[in-house]
Amino acid sequence: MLYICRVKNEFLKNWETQLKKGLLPYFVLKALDARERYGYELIQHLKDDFNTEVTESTMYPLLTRLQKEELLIYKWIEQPTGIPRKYYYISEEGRAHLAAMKNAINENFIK
Amino acid sequence: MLYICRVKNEFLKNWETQLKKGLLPYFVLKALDARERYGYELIQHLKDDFNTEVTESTMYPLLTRLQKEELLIYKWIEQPTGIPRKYYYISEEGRAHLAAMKNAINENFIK
DNA sequence: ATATAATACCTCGTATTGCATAGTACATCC
DNA sequence: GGATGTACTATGCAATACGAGGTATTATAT
Repeated sequence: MLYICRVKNEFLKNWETQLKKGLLPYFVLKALDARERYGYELIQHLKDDFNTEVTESTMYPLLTRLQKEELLIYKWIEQPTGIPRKYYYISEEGRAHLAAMKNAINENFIK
Repeated sequence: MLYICRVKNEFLKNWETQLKKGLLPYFVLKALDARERYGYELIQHLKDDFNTEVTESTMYPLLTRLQKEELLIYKWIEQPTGIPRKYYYISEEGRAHLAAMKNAINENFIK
């Protein structure tokens, strides 16, 4: 995640982990604000578009947490082939939270 | 911290706490890159200039951690009155880390 | 004079959460 | 049979913000 340099020392590696704890919920809400996605897809998306590598044991509990907080809604979508996908959508409350989070982040980074 | 809105629910409150885990070391290094400061002063500084409220039980262990990582150096400075102040200075390694952190953050927020 | 606030340093325990690891289950494709 | 896609769970560790508490000095208000 967060390409800092090829060789990362322990401190920077740990720092990135800690930073993720705050950024992941934001990234997920932001990604789902653009369009609905399923868990497995989100993992790929964060990797490709946010430079952020997340394991399944991080993503699935996170999605469940956000859904329990009512920031996300999910719907099982049957596929013509393969296992059904659990698509997540952002809720109105989720959008409000995302806006609040965006503000908080801008407050701290733009200036 | 991070003025989001007057009334914060549990989720946002908790999210801010998690976000701090990544941002605080960055803020501290950034603040000390500008000039030396002592712990108590840093708490005020983060509040005034970073919109970030931190308690003493967060700041003091953080400074100790950064100092043990050799990103900071400290010097006790006697005062004409009152308790001596423990002034912290950023080290060369600290400056390098700050640059790396800055890069990582820009990677994720500018795009 | 005395209380209290502010300044200045600190420690300990708890809760949160990413993540490593290790599973389960099923489908598809080569 | 093995790789990839898709969903999930459980356990335990590591890191850290924070509440609560402590100590000491000085300034201010009652």
